[in-house]
Amino acid sequence: MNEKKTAERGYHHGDLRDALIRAADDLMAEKGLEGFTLRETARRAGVSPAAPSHHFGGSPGLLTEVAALGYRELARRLVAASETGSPADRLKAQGVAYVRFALDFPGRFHLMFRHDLLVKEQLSLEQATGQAWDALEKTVLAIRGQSEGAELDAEGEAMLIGIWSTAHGFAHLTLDKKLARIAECDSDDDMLENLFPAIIDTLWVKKLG
Amino acid sequence: MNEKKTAERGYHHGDLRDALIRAADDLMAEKGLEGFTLRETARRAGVSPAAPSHHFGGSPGLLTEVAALGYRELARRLVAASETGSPADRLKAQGVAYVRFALDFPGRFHLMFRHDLLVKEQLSLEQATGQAWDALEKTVLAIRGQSEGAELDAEGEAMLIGIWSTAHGFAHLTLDKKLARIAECDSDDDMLENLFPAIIDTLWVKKLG
DNA sequence: TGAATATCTTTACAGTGTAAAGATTATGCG
DNA sequence: CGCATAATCTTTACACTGTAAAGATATTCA
Repeated sequence: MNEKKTAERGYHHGDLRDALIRAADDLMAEKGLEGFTLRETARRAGVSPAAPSHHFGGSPGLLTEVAALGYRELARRLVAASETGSPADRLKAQGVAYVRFALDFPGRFHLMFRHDLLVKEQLSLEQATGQAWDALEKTVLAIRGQSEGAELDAEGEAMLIGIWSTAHGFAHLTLDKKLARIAECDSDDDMLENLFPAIIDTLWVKKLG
Repeated sequence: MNEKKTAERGYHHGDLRDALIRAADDLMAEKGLEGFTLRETARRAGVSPAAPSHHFGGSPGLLTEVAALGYRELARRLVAASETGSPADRLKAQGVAYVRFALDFPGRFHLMFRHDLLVKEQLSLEQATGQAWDALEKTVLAIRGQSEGAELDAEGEAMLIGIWSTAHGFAHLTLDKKLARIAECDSDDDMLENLFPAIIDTLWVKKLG
């Protein structure tokens, strides 16, 4: 986990930029987004508190790279979820994958939507978010019978934002334990496996299939 | 805005507890949730940094009261939104009211779903959240044709959590400016007035009405 | 080789939340 | 009423935080 200290590794780290991103990501995986501090991240990388600023300009710069990492992983899962089945089935699978991602990586997920902590102009973030949304858009285009490069029509737009909002809200509410009061699910996994698909069915699939 | 300082008001404040809640709420309305600090809140109330702890035990205790205040306002709006129309119309109106609340009070809204900042056992919070969810549940019971005191059936449960998740996700994504890339709306208000109802229609009303 | 540059450290500063102990006022009881 | 007790607020202090500025060290390239 911990990197070598200055004494054992010499003055220059060699791979500090990536090491800091990994350390920050690990830290958030352990203690959640609110457990993150720049100094602790530096400590774990075996480096002084001011070192990260040279590579990222400051805390938001580093966090943005971690968020980009999260969007890339999310995009990967969204693409994987849309490989089989009818367009409607694929959209449903992407919704499940979205929530699954949030439950697997709560720290990353929360970070990815905290625009007060991120530098939205940072290229890596723009590209990574683009990958994720493109994966959703592609599926909706298929449902609408539009060609791949086309602009979504109005109904498709509502569809995309609808599924996204539903999955996003469900993920947030589950992580915040707000649904326990209503649904009698044992675990978060249970909510994802059973409750969420039921909601999607009630909302979408009956209309589409 | 600022309260009297110690010299002009004497040693005891007289109404410090409420004054601190108001100051914290004001501060968040101005600078957002991340602009809140306990010390600044104390400063605005004209009181020492350690004074709040006596009334609220600490920062989370105070924030919990602000969140409860938010839930009461939300409940008020949800009830008001469900006063006219068919059950399906009322649920839609409640969804719009939910998002409207989030756009009107971003600071409160974000706080209300940050369980890491709140003391969920605090009575005022439990009661206030109960009021809000009851307002939604009542409408869904009417849609399902169940009596007021009954437990929601499975489909009703999916319905309640569905509308809640969708409104919640839409509110979050709008506040985070994530939808700008897809929808060509001018303002957040535009999104609420036009886009969100269109989504609800696509999702719900066609099925219910 | 030597100068320029990139990288990391040291030091310092203005913030933060809150624990502990002291000062002041209000309250309730004889 | 008078006084002990409790409630309320202040002061002081501490361990944190992010980061700006300046110094130390290694790498790179002409």
